Amino acid sequence: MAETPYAPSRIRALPSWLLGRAAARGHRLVADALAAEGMRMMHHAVLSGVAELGPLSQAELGRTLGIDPKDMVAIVNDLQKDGLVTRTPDPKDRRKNAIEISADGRRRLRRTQQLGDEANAELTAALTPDEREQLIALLTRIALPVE
Amino acid sequence: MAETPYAPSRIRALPSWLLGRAAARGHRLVADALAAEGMRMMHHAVLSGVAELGPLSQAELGRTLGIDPKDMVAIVNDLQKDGLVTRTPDPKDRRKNAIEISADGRRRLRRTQQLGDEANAELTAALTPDEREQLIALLTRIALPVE
DNA sequence: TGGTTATCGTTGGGGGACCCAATGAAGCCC
DNA sequence: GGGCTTCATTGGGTCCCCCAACGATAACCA
Repeated sequence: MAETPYAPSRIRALPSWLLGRAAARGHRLVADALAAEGMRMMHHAVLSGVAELGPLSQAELGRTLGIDPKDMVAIVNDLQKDGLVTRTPDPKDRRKNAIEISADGRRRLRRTQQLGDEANAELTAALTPDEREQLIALLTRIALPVE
Repeated sequence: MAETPYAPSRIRALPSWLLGRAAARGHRLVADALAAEGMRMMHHAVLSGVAELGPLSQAELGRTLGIDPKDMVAIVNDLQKDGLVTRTPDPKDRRKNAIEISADGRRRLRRTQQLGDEANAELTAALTPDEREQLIALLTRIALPVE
C-alpha cells in the first residue's frame, strides 16, 4: 500500500482528532468482524443490552446505550425479524414494548461477543493489559457529558 | 431531564464502544465551537495542515490527514470560496493543485485553533494534565493501523 | 521511443452513526 | 378530570467514511 507520510501536524495532537481516528479504526475492526455473522455494531450492542438487563422497553434500552429512539425502532425491527428478540406489548404499561432475548438471540450473542472481543483485542494489540485498562478508565471519564 | 440509568453493560467496557462515545462527544464539542466561525472540523483540519505543511497537493493533504479525496475536493472548494486558501495548478506537475493558505486563512486559523483548543480542554476537563497526556499517548498508539 | 503503469483531481453512489421535531396512544400527578 | 409526561413510531437532516470510475498527466522501463 502507499506510504502515508503522516508528517507532524498540530491537529493530530488534539484528543478530539485522535479520538475520531481511533474510534474509526475500532468501528472498522468490530464492524468487519460482526459482518461475518450478519450483524452490525448497534445490533450487537442492543442484543447485549437486552441479554443483560432482561426484558425492558425500547426507551430504557436507548437510554442505557445512548441510542436514538428512531434508530432503536429499526434495530429492534431487524433483531425481531431474525428471531433474536421478541417484542411484546407490556401488559403493565401498554405504551411500552417488552423486548426480550430469545434462545437464538443468546446463541448469536455468544458468537458476536467473541468476535467483538477479538476485534477489540486487535484494536488494542499495541497496548499492554495494564495500558488497556488505563485507556478504558480514561475514556470512561470523558465519554459522558458532565451533567 | 430524565435520569439515565446507565446500568452496567458489557458493551460499555469495550474500548471500541468507549471510543465511539468519547469521539462523538469530542466531535460535538469541537463542531459546535467551530460553528461560531462558520467552520467544520474537516475544514479546520485541512486549513491547519496547509498552514503547517506549506503549499502541497490535495492528495498529499488527504494522506497526512486521512481524508478521502472526494471529501477533500468539497473542503478545498469551500475554503477557496471563502478566500482562505488558494488553489493553483502546479507547474511542475500539471495533475496537481498547489494548495496554499492565504492571509485571511491564517487569521481564521488563529481563531479556530483557539476554539478547537478550548473545546478539547472541555472534553478533557475531568482529567489532570498528566492523565490527558497519557490519553493522548495511548490513543496515538492505537489510532494508526499496524502497517 | 513507445507502451504500460501509476497518480491526481474530480464525479458518482452509498452506508453508518448521530441528532431533532412531531405525532397518537397511553400513563401519571394533582 | 385535565395537564403534563412518556412511549413507540415516522420523517427529515448532517457528518464522516469508503469504493469505483474517469480523463488527464506523469513516471517507469524495456
